Amino acid sequence: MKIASFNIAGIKARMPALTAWLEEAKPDVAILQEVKSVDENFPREHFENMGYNVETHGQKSFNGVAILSKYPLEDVMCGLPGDDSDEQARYIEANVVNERAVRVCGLYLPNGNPVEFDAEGAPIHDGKYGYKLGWMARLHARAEELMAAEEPFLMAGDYNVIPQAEDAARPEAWTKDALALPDSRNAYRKLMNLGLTEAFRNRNPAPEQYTFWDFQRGAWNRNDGIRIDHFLLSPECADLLKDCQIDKEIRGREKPSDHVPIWIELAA
DNA sequence: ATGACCTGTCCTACAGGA
Repeated sequence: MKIASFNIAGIKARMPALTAWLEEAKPDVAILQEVKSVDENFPREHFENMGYNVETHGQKSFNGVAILSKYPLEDVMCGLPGDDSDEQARYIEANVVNERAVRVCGLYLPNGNPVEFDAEGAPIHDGKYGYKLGWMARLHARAEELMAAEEPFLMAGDYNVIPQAEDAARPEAWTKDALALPDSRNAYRKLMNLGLTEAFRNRNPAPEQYTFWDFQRGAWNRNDGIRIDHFLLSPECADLLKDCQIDKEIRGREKPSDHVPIWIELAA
């Protein structure tokens, strides 16, 4: 089973590029972020006609996540637990029911910028950065709950975290950025320390492997990228992992997203 | 000129992204 994650930066603008990629890559499951659409306007029938079941958790203008799946989707949960006042549509879970069920969690983790610093130069855990760190604590709590079931699950999406210096073409440019600050990296590491396997690095130790290139400053042409889209697998899911790759070439096409798809192949 | 952002929305200018 092939499961992909793709931050599409707007479903409406990405229909041609997304459709072409789905037809070529043929993922069984596609986890989408930054749909930027309310559920009523999501072009559900277009994807149903391609053989996908569709679950969306959208909002007006910003954020929004969705799951497309050739297998049935069951027990759908929208929204990350732990804060009833959080209105941003960034999280969706569903069981993908094939020969065995895999719990798929799709996430669009908050960016966290801009970060404010105190007089000593320490980042203040407030505003957007505070929201990011709080969101990551809630994600950790949810992962801990799912781990207790000892069944295959995965958390995939746009984490907005550059895990290590080697995951950026210019690491020095990100040292004061919410994507790479120590607290962001530590929260990501803490999630992994629950026993989750990061699929890409499990399969590919090569440098210069990125999933995002900014639209600005000719980032793509200079390969000035960062690796921020990740798959974290539970132990039971990691046992099924056969492959993990980034569809880099998509970035050079007509009307691309600023992210590219990352996918895993599971023996199930 | 080693380089010039994209999307959605409706106050066609602005917020938000990373």
